[in-house]
Amino acid sequence: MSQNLHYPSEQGYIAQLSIDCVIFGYRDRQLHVLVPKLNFNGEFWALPSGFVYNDEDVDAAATRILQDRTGLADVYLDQFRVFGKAARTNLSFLEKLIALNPDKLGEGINNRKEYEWITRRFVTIGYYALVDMNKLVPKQNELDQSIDWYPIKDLPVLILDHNEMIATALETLRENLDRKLIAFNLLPETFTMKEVQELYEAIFDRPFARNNFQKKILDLNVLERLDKKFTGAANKAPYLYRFLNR
Amino acid sequence: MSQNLHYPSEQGYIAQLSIDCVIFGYRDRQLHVLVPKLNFNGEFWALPSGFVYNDEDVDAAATRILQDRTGLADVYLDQFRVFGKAARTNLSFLEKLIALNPDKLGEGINNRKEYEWITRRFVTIGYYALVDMNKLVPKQNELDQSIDWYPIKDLPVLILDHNEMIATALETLRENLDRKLIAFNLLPETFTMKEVQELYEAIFDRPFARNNFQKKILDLNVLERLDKKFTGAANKAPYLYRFLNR
DNA sequence: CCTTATTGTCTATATTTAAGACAATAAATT
DNA sequence: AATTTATTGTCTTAAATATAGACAATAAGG
Repeated sequence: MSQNLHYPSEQGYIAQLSIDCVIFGYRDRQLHVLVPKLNFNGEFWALPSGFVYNDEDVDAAATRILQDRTGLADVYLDQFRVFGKAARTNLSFLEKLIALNPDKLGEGINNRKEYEWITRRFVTIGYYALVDMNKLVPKQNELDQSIDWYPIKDLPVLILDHNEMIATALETLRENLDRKLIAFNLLPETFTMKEVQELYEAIFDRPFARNNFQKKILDLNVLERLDKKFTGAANKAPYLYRFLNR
Repeated sequence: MSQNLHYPSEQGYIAQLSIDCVIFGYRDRQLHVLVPKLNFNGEFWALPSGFVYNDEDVDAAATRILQDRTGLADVYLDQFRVFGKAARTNLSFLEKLIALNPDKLGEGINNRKEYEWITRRFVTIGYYALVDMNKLVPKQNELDQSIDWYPIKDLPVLILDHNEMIATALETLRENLDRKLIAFNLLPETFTMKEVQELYEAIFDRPFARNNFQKKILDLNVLERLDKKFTGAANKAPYLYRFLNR
């Protein structure tokens, strides 16, 4: 029993239910998504995913999956949609993976129970997370060949419907940004107003008028104004701000 | 095998995954929810619920569950949230139910497999539906003692977290009402402006100014103005409208 | 024909959003 | 030390939208 404990089917997970996390970060005026690449032959990218233990809250499972790849415990995380097509199965992806990795995965093919468990149709719950990219060191899983940030406009082709999931997560992020006041989760502890504006411009992929944007954000009354930030540039130094309700 | 086919565990459902539907209707200036009462001793109300067949889209399962109780195939239906606490189990509810119905459910207790299947922890996907209450005849399930519309302000205490689910569904309805232009799904084919306003007032539980409300709705450009509606009342007859994109 | 209750729409006012303008300023340049 | 440059912070103005007030139109009833 103990030697098979790494098999999902033996771990006490809820069967046919998974969680996928779209982890958003922000850097260089671009929204990024954290995407691991599988440690197998072939080019396979997949969102950070996992299953739900039988004695675990679904939200807790999402937090755990997130912490596994980010090391962060306290992160903004929200459900955005369930993806539940009947045809939603790992089968074709796994067939390709096995064909390209006969040595590594031969055992898996022979383990009928395991193969049956993982190739069944899965209903997945999509979560999106907002993190401060700068204070995060992506952690490689035992399954990862690498794990990297990709600009949302330059994503690799991911397995299954994961690209569609990212698109839906972005839509949800846009809808919730002002309503739930969550943009500041993507920024460092302190930031200038220009940085907030550039973040908004990256998320909505459109410019905002500087004067009115500053007024709108300040009128939210959720920012504390700190000292000025002297960058050495030959112009007026901007103020730094901190988000109050973090 | 065929004699046990009515057991959920034998039906080819995805285990530990369920769907709950909050079916909204509107009548007498009040928002209503369609709630079946279980056909057992004891006062048990539960949202129209069901499971997902292994070869069935999750959305299709929700549509099926909805059609079972409403007879309607073409209804506005939308996911609103997954409820996935680890403690979310039918166990305590079923114990009560069995205690009150020893004759009917004795068999179920003895059917170990069945009992194990149904008392496990369930992750449920919440859907809300908007229907025209007037053209709907609620259909009783084999499990229902009755199925009735309850004003949302006068709901019975339902099993599990179903009351919380209704509250969350209402929040989502309010958020989506203007954005997704879905209010008209709750009204009959044709309606007066006053009826739209009263519907909004029921949903948001607050008054709207008549003059500005009419302008706001007409400015949406989704209503076709029809003939006047002569009610026999001693005053100006209102116009009837029809929603264009239904 | 007058009255009543309601409807449709107009006008006026307040508020919000968007656009334009400009002084303040941090450092580099003269 | 004065001048220049590239921003920043904020004010003013204009446009759009939301809210409130007003009133004529009208379908029956008396």
